[in-house]
Amino acid sequence: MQMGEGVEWGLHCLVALAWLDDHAPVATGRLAEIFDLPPEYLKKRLQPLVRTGILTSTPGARGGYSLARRPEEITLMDVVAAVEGRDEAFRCTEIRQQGAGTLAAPTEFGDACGVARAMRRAETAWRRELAAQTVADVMGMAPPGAPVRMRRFYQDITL
Amino acid sequence: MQMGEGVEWGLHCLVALAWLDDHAPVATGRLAEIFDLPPEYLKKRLQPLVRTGILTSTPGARGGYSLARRPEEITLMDVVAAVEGRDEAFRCTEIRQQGAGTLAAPTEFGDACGVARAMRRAETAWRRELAAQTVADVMGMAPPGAPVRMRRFYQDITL
DNA sequence: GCGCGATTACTCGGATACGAAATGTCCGAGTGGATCTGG
DNA sequence: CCAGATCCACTCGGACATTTCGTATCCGAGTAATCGCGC
Repeated sequence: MQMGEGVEWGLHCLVALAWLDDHAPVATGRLAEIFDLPPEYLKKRLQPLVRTGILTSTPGARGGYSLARRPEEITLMDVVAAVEGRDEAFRCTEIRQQGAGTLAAPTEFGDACGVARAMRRAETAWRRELAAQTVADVMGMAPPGAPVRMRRFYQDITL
Repeated sequence: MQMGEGVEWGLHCLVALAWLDDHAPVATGRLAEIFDLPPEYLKKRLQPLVRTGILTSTPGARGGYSLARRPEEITLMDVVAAVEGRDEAFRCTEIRQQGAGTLAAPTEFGDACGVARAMRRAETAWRRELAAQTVADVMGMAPPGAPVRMRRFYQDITL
């Protein structure tokens, strides 16, 4: 089980956009320079964030991406759901109904099987923790010098 | 982010082995019949459980797999770690040190970055829930008729 | 009838193909500013 | 010198290759029961 790099990239970009909040869109090329990432691929990874309403995209010259809402209102759950999809990591294929299960009364399958329930319970805890943390919280964990350094860096590459 | 089917198969097989606990090994072919799964592929999926000491394999005729320890002592965390690997789903690639981060003092990177800490916190909650549940707990969630039906089915296919 | 050995059938384990999904790249649609022209 | 229209550079969005990982299959090593043979 492996999570794609889109979540890491997306979260860092969201934090960066929040820090250099000059109300002007930031192009993917600039964001890619900030983290030294492949620009075209980063763009592809940010598009899901636009579809789900986390980012706002401005086409045309001087265009780019902006935060669609305040950092305190963007949870990590939102970002993970947007990038990695909404369906659960563990998907129950109901193999209990196969083989030996074909002999059981259908009423036995009224509630979800124990395996799925146990896995879902763990995954719910994961989602709960993700939903409890916002981009603003992540910003608060950064060292104090990081925001100003980011603004300076951005000014340098936009010259 | 998608979890492989090995976890589901492995857990169901562990429960089945615990139910028909006649202290005799069960071959993968029989386990595959119980859940109507591809036998060869199921075998490949159970091998990690042997390597990590959850299952015991008996080679030769009348061989097969047996539980290496009691169901109460097999946590879901053990199974997930064995099948899906031990490394975390979210892997921090330290992109904060790239680009704009190259200008920062190395002392700023003493503790993990906020993104990684936030994701790790959620994943820890997930692992904690997995470690808190055992195969025995999953067995307890099954309908009462399931164990006897499984034993009957196994007797029929071993004739 | 009984003990011993070779044979045989059955099992796990790892090495080998196949397919799907993630990764990475490209071109087209659209927008805003800059430039050029005419008054 | 100024207003307007045109042109151009820059951006996002989705369609198109490439690589990696998960899925599926096969063959070889090893074991235990079975069968046959000799005593």
